[in-house]
Amino acid sequence: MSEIDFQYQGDTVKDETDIFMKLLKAQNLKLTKQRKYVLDTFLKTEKHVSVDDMYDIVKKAQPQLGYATVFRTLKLLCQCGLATPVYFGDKRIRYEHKYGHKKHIHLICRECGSIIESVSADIENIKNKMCKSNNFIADSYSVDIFGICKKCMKKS
Amino acid sequence: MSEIDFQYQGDTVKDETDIFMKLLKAQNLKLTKQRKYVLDTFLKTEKHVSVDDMYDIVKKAQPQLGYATVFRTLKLLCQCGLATPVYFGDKRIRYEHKYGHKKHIHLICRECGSIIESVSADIENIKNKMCKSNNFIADSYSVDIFGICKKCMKKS
DNA sequence: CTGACTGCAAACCCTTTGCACTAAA
DNA sequence: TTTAGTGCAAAGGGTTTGCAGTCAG
Repeated sequence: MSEIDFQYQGDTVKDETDIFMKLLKAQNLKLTKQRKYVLDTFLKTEKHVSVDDMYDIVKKAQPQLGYATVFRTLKLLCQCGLATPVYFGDKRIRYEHKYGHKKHIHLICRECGSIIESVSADIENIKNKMCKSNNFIADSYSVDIFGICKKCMKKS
Repeated sequence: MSEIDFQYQGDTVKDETDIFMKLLKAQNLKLTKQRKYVLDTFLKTEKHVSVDDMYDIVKKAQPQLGYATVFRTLKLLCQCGLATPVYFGDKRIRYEHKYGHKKHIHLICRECGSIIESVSADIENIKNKMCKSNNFIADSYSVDIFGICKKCMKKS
């Protein structure tokens, strides 16, 4: 967890649950066992999970829970700002935690697939500079570095 | 074209054709009309094209040329370093020119879909810094900024 | 001639959706 | 009860591949 910056340490999970409940209420949706389970599983999983990943994890404890429900719940998590989709060029959408996480870049290991998150103040400056010089207004940005992580380096 | 840095101005197309021919020879492949046509079209197209994009362009002049051939030829272009795939999170692989192009970042307009390429010396430094502090060896990296371009800003 | 290439259509793989049944509120 | 949710299975949408006929070398 060292790479990940929690801005809130204490009631994070409670906060996040509240946020999710608020979304449900706002859209006249119901809090079902399945949604709660996917939410809880997501909150416990500090990774960049694809729908398949989540489905596999969830299925172990809740074999009856369907793929589509996982898919739809992850969309809801994005809607309320708890999760956000990320793309690493392998045609698979992954979801990462957004709430309470600082903007970060990704270092993606092509050997083991692990993803390191790293925070840098400089990046924001460069982004702003780039936008200014190109007359561009940014909504979001991503910085991804692909290569080999420390562990895999030692192995080879 | 102001955003794009050609390192070679004169014989670029010839160079690129040679590179392609070299690849074919090295792998015992044949230079067919179709491959030549896709290559030439790619060289003329200063854009981030998906297979569909290329197919549409090519089809206008060569209606009999198939989708699979475009697909396979673009792969070949990547193999010999003339093209490289880029991903902008819309589930579609695009191919951009690699040969003679400096490393750049992308500013992607969510209104008109246009992509500005911009070069920055700072980025490379930050990348190196990030890698060093995380004990990571980079093969490649991407910096993509999503937002609204100058033109679309004026419109709204 | 011979081995590689093409174009078609089908297979893949992940994402998304329609629908009849089920369950929150 | 009412209205939304679930799980299944099928549809989408892009990428990739198998194959029989075709062509470059």
